[in-house]
Amino acid sequence: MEAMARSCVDPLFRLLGCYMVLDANDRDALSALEESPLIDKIARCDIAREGENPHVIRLLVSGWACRYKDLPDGRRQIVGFFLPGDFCDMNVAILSELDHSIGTLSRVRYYEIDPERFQDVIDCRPRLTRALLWHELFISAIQREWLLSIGQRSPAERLGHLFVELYFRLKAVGLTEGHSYYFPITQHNLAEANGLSLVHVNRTLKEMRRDGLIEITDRKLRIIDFDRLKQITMFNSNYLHFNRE
Amino acid sequence: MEAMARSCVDPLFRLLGCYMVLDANDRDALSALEESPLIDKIARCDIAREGENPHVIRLLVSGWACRYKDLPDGRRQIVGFFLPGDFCDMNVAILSELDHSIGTLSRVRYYEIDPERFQDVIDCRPRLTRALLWHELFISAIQREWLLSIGQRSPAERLGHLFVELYFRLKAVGLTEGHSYYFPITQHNLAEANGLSLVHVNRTLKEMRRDGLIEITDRKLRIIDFDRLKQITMFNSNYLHFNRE
DNA sequence: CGGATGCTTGATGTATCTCAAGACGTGTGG
DNA sequence: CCACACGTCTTGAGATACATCAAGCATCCG
Repeated sequence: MEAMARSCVDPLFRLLGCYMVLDANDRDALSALEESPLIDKIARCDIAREGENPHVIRLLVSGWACRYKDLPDGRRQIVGFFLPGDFCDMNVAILSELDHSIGTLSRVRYYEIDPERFQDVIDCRPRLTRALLWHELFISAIQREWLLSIGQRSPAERLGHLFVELYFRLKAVGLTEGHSYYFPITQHNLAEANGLSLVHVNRTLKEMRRDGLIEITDRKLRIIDFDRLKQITMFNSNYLHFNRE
Repeated sequence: MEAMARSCVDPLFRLLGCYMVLDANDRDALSALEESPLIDKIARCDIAREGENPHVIRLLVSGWACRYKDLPDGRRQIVGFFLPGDFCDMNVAILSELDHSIGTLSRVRYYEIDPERFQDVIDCRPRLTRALLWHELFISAIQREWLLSIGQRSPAERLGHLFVELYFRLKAVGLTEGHSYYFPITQHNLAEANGLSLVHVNRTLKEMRRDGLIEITDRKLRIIDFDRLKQITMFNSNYLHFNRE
């Protein structure tokens, strides 16, 4: 376990562990992924563009990335965040073309896994296969919650809800300290993810700061009044489908 | 093929056929689903509520339904439409609890399929398994496009984009006539799906009618200028992942 | 005929966007 | 080491898109 704690697939192992208890064999199988090339990228660059057909499966190890979609006239919407432990494109074998782009938000490191190696790892491991399918459904459920947020929640509720969601996801992979976490993204990114203007995000954050809900300083987000924030944003954690918290 | 055309799994067969060519064996396997109980429901009622753990897999045969999520204070967001040929909850075996509700929009008919029977059908049919996994990814991709729409597109673009999307999906299952299709939902539903107020939907539709883009009469939607509507709404069909159109 | 249901329209207020500019911190080249 | 550019955050002023409230019709159906 100690050795595992320092391993690069640790976030993935922890994340899948929120769904089901994995045994040592599964853990060893996942470790085989670490033989894949480890890529290092700076913030604010594309990993893949819409329309491409990626030939590798990417597993994020550190840093934040995102899925985004853009329109011909430049408008852009972030449709999901990738945090350590997340797969960016597990289904390269099924879909022939990406319907979205993938970009880095901070400096990131990720594995580029050969789909065949990936298949070898999950072959004959129904529990692992099941856990990875869960990961897909997990991402899909988050998308639905975002639709609810953008469609119905007020700007403050939207931002607050996102902060709580990120807290739970980062906690799952062991990247929180109390109710604080590393928060490498800009207000511009928050605007793109929430369908708001940069200016309005700024004002809304100011308001939330004034209300003693959160604090963002030095690339670090601290949720000051966690219970109140959960209540205000009407956060119901069932959509994360963490069987064990 | 003629017999199939009248069969209740025909929409499903056609839909999966947009992803890959299925053979007679696959078709026969799907037909086995027709031994499941066929349920009939009136418009505007719940099929399942958030928090429940459904014990059946539902396959919509006729009519329209939707996934929706609601907030404690009554706000509600439709996060997806179910059209004939769609599965409502293929993953009952993975997730223990629904994170959304399912409701009818028109009168519908659907099969309630026993998960074990379902497993029997796909066991040893890797092509079918693959096509069904594609269906899940298809639904997920639509959710992403909706995020882009609600987050970035203007109300008219949003509605127009939805109309084009529904056209392609209905055409895939053989339910269009020219650029027209049965359209059983209310302006209120359109508002709930697009994060708009009912009044604003009404005005926007009026505008689109005036511009000669669409026409809705008698539960029937007709797209008058299909190419212009596609262009205005910046419709890029790649997210539907229909390999063959 | 009376009650539902859905569509349409007007008046009004406000939330949010856009444009514009300044403050601040950080890294870079002279 | 300073000057400067750049990215990010912050704030103001003004325009407008959109929501809310309120009411009037048309259609359908028991």
